[in-house]
Amino acid sequence: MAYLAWAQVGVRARQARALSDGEPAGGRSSGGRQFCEDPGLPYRYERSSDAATLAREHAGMAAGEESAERESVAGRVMLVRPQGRIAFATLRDSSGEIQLFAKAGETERFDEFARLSIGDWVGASGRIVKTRKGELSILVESFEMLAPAGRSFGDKWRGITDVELRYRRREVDLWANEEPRRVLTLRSNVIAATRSFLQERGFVEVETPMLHPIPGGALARPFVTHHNALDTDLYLRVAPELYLKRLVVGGFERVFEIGRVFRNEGISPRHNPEFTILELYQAYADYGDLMTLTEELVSSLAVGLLGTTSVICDGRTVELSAPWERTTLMKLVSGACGFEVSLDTPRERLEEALRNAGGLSRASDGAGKLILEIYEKACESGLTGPVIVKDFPVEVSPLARRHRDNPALTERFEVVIAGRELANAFSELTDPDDQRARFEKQAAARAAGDVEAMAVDEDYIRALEYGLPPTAGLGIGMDRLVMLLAGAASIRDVIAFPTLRPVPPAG
RNA sequence: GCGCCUCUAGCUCAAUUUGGCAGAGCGACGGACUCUUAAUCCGCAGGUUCGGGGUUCAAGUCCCCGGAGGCGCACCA
Repeated sequence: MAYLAWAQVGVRARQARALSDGEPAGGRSSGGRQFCEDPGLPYRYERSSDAATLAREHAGMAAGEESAERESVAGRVMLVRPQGRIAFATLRDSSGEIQLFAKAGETERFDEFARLSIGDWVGASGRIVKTRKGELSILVESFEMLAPAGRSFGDKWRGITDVELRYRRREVDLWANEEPRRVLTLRSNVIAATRSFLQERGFVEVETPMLHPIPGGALARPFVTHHNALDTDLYLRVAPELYLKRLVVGGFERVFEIGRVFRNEGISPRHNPEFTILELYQAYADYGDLMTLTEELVSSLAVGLLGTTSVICDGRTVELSAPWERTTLMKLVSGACGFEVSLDTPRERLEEALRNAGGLSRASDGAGKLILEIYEKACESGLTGPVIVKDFPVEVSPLARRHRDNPALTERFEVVIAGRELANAFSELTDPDDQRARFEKQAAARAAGDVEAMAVDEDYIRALEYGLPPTAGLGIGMDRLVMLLAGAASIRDVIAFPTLRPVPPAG
């Protein structure tokens, strides 16, 4: 009975498709509604195998050979090649592709099979054969329309290539293009492998609030939202850092969180307003321990997921195997300036060096900020790495512990690969009084108009007063890590649905 | 925010250095075809050339304003 209904559905699908992509409500809604109401479409389909399994099991079959084995598969029609009394269709499921081969004499409802369209979801069953040309196929005995495609999927060979359309209609991009499927699958594997890497080392995965009364943990402009029942503004988190360290205070000695953070800043090929960060905290460890951990994590991901530690990023070949080069911020900046730089370097010399690097100083900038700016302008993008850049000024590191050999610096490092910051880590500041002083300095900058500066977080200071053991913390931008491993040029390629400007309402 | 570039049929793209009837392929629709691989062949339909204004006998094309997007810079991860 179902197939009679389908014959009508199919026709409607094609009518809808002709109008489809132009958005106007007419074609879409009339087409779509009828699909939903049609009682002929099945609720489930029982498969016996999938494309990749069948290909593996029948690798040895000879061209023209016909097996008696009967299998059923389901997937999306990628191509149809009707040819009179026979017809071929390429079916894709999540494992791969397999050909459906229909014959008028052997396939029930052959005429309907021959009228399948690109994008239709079908289930089909029949014997496994190899065609005379050697293509593994299912000689279809019966098939079912699972869902007709009511909209065009673009050019059958090229799909859609318009960059904006690819991100706006990611379902079409994923359907039509191999690369986004590969990249998003790799992303899933990177996240999963990172979890198991950390769990094997005794880290406990936790979840901390995304709605913060005070945004903290990073220098960034937050999104503001409002809770009605509490009648209070809340901020989408810019980092989970402070809550994670409070868990360490509470006795979780090794914790991590992989989650979304939100920063109300510009959008670029390397920045999305929401992105996924890994943060981990390890008690009784210092930043040197995390240098090793970071090297191991990144190189083991590369080996496990790519089979190599050599990746190409931005046209640069990067060797990810440990150990990585280690240097200090002061050494890099001194090299760029051509003279020895320290926090005692006269301000005029630093300002001049920053100007030479193409940056502008602000009156509120101290020596530490100026040195960091010089580094970012003159050094960072030229570092192929991986390189561990150590020992940042206190002024630009409000949550990091002072360096054991120089209290004007902190025990903080960043990892730079292919000119981009991948990770940021430090020995955590444990002294509540120092933390309060640093917060107050931030708050002063905030009052002076720095929208990225932190506010004083009393809850966090109180937590430190209960006692934070010596602890080291690490943050890694997972999107950037996936970009590195996938060789992706844009962060949008590694995010399923990147932030786009909403389409203005029609009319 | 600034600079450069892009926008034509559902999709991918043409439309002469120097303005002259808006076209093709794919897809859709109708038909032929028993081993195809982006099948092939015949036929048919499909357009606010991103929007608005201007110059001109005539604008997809030239000029101005606006919109959206991409890239670079700036800010950041």
